[in-house]
Amino acid sequence: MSSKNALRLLVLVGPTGSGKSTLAIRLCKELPGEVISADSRYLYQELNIGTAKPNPAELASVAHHLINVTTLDAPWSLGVFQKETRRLIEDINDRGKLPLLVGGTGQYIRAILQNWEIPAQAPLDDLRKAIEAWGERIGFDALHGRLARLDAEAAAWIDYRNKRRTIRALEVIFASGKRFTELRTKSSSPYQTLVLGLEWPREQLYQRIDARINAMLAQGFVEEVSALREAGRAAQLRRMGIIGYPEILDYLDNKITLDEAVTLIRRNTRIYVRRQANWFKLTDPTIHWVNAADPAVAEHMLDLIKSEFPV
RNA sequence: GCCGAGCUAGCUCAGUUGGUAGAGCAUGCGACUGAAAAUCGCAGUGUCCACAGUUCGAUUCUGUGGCUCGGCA
Repeated sequence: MSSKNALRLLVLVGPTGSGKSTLAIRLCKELPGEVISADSRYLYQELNIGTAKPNPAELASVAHHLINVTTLDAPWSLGVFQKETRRLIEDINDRGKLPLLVGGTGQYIRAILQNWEIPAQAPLDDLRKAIEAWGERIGFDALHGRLARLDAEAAAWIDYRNKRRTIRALEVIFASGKRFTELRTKSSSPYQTLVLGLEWPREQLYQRIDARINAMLAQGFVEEVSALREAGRAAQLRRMGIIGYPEILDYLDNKITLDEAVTLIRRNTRIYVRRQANWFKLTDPTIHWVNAADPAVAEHMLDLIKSEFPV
């Protein structure tokens, strides 16, 4: 907790399918507050049903930020998100409302809460490709060895088998002329924060997710992917690895059946849930976990918010 | 009833020329500083169907029984 006149920031975390979006709208109506989405897939106008993005009526019911703000042709990334979110937190506070940062993208939320300063090097596609080609030539463990010589600290915590992160570290070093590790810091949050978590037993969450996938299909998920495929977006969707879209594309390409696609989507979503849990742990003392199955979950959260942020 | 195949991890199966076993999936855990729904790593679990025989030793060989799946009646 920061000083009394620090900017206020309310955060709502929880795994995919936990009901964050709906709850966020409810909370914002009462506070009043405005939603800042921390979901790396809600950013894109083209993605709707398959990402479980709130529908237009829900989005119109309270102010939402950072949803549908870009297209697949102009992808955002952590740096852009962080810059925009910091600006929004200030702006919403200035207007006398409470910003509610909500989403499942752990890295984005952590970057705000821990006040990360990230290497200010935007992605350079050509350089990335060149480094990757180099790695294919000399072997990726040799590439990692190069990183170790240039920045031993970075090499120590990037697994040698993790090509993508090895390439990113080298990209920053080559483009900036500085070590990757000297360009990154973290510190305590500049905001007065309250972090709420929506907690489900794993088994129940899996059941909710299975039901949600069925609902997506009923809402026309296959048609959404089919339209994107017609528009020539298939390769892009596969490259981004957005759960559900590659599986449905495989179905549309007659590589697998719809049942097989659904099974794969369930599996991949569960794996994602487990990875998400690494960012938001039940043992994290800074997160106030609330039982999501409790019918009064919103009231409990409002009580916590009122005691943290008295009017 | 007869013939054949099978019974090993939660599931599908591999394997042990006889020295008590292993992959994938599932499950759990972890890393993460401009692709993050990405990318990458780690881990556990077994009366090897039952009983008897042979053997120093049987999940493995033999016999009997049980169950499952085919085929033939």
